[in-house]
Amino acid sequence: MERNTRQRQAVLDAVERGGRALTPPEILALAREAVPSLNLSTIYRQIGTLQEEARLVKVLLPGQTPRYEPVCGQVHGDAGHHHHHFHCNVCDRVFSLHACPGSMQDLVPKGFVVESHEITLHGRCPECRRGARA
Amino acid sequence: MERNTRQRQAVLDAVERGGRALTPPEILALAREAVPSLNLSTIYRQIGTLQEEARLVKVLLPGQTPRYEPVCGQVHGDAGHHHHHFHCNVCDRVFSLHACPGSMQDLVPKGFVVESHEITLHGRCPECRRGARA
DNA sequence: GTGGATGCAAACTCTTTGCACCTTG
DNA sequence: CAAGGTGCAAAGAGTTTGCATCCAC
Repeated sequence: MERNTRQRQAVLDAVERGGRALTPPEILALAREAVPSLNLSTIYRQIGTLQEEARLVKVLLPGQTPRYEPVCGQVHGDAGHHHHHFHCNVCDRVFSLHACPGSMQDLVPKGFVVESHEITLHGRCPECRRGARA
Repeated sequence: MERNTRQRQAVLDAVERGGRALTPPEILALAREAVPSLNLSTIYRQIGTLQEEARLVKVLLPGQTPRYEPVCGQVHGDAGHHHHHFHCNVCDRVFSLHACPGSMQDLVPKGFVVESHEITLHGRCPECRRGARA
C-alpha cells in the first residue's frame, strides 16, 4: 500500500497545506481541488495507510471528531513529537501548540502513576479574537 | 421533565452506585437490575434531562465514548465544579481529580485567548499499580 | 384524565467494507 | 499484466427522533 496515486498525493498535499489538524471532510474538500472525483472512503483509507507509515498523526480532542495532522509539520523531524492543541470556539479550527507544562504527577492523589497526559485548550484564535463572527 | 418514574430512579441509582464515570451501555446494564425492561433510548433521554438539571455531567476523554458521572460525587456540593480526569490504562476506569494547575494562557502563542482547558492523565490507578493485570 | 415518559423502530452521522473497474509499476 | 487503489453503495456502531402506548400526578 504505497503506490503513488494522484489521490494519495492529493491527500498528503491537503494535510500539509492545511497547516493544522483537519477532519476527514476538510481533507476531502482540500484534496478535491486537485482530484475532484475524490471519495470520502479513499480519504479514510489513505488516512489509515499514512498513519501506518507514520506520516500522519490522529489528533483526538474530547468530544470532537478525529482530526489528522502531518507528522513533520513541526521543527523537530522526529515523528510523534509531544505537543498539545488549541481549539478555537468560534471557527472550530484546531492549532498545534509547542509548549508543555511538563509532568502532571502532582495533580494526582498518592498511589496513582501518571504515564502520559493530554491537554486541550479552548478559546479564540487570533483571527476570531476580534470580528464578532458567531 | 422531572417525573419520578421507576426508570428515572433506576438511572440515577445506577450512576451513583457506579462511583465513577459510566458509558450509556454500562448505565443500562446497571439500571436494568432494577428495571429489566429499560431501553437504551430511555437512558439517553434521562441522561439528557439529568444533565439539564445539573445532576449529571458528561465526561469527554479524547478518543473515548462519552461517560457520565453524578455531579455531587465530590466534596464540593456546587454543581459543575471544575476538575480533571485520570484514565487508568489497565482497568480502563476513569477517576476524578481535584487539583488543577490553573491558567494555561502561557502555553499559547501571542494572539490566542484561552477560555478553558481540559486535562486528561493516563497511567495506573492504585489498584492496578501492582498486579500485572493486562 | 392529561401530559409527560417509555419502548420500539426507523432515521442520522460517521466510519468501514464488499465489489467491480481502473491505474501504477 | 498483475496487484493494489478507487468509487460507489451498502453495512455497521452509536445516538437521536417519531409515534402510539403507558403511567405518574
